Amino acid sequence: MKVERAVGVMRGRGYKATPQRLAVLEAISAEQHQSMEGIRDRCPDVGLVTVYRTLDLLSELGLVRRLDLGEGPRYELAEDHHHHLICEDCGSVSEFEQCPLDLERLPQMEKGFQVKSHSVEVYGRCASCA
Amino acid sequence: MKVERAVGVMRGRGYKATPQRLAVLEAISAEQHQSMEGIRDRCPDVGLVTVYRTLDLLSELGLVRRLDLGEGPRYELAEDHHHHLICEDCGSVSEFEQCPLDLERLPQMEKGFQVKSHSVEVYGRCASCA
DNA sequence: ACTTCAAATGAAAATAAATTTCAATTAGTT
DNA sequence: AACTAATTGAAATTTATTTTCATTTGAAGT
Repeated sequence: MKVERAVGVMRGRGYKATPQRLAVLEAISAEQHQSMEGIRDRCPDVGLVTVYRTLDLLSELGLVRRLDLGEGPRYELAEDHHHHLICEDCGSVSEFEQCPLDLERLPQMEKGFQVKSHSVEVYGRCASCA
Repeated sequence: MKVERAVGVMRGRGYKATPQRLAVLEAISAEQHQSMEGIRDRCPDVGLVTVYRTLDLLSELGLVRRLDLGEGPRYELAEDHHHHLICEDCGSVSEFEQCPLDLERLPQMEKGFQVKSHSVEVYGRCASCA
């Protein structure tokens, strides 16, 4: 289970595995790319400030990814590598696994830039809006 | 010149080509992916509210693109198609022209999703930070 | 040029989002 | 069980963005 692993990562790095932190992690686990609001709804007993701080911590630890898709930040578990499909009409977000990047073209495109990660967003109209 | 074209687009859509709007457009033209602060510095006589409204308008008209790369919104002229290289250390942003997407893999990846545009961001460490 | 009027501007106020402060609490040692 | 540095959360603060509304203005028509 991911929570066990998270506890290990936290303790290993000298952070306490508090119930609030685990609650936030559980909340994020419930659904990908949630907004602050969604997360808070799923752990209403955790104070606002603690949610903010926990999201920062979990991001630092690499357990959670912060997304900037417009309309404010969203968060998701950093498990698999995937990308996002965003409907410009209704704002819904979905994922797709197949990475459409041609990695061959990445490394040499800028001199001296050390690539660590990448993101791809595809914008358009989802099936229900079309 | 791009300002002429912008005036045409605005008038053609029933909007007035005011000096404030042109000042904001000039400000954006000075440098790609600027933050709100950078834009305001380049057109200090335009009121804050007008800058916000103008950015919205120019985005709607397709003359300007709003970017969400973290650390708040940035804006750039929507001229050429390009992507961004973001340094996670110093936060600097640069562009690269060559699109690393394998477009073949895009269309069929989700049933019923009508693709309109896409963005690619590459994160890592820039030459000066490494 | 002059008039007209809907569109646009901007100062002030309101709202929203995120951060800081700090006293009280608690997880994980010893 | 006691200790202590880390953590929490309520309140206050800061920062970002939007709304309101009285005044101004671009540009269309004379």
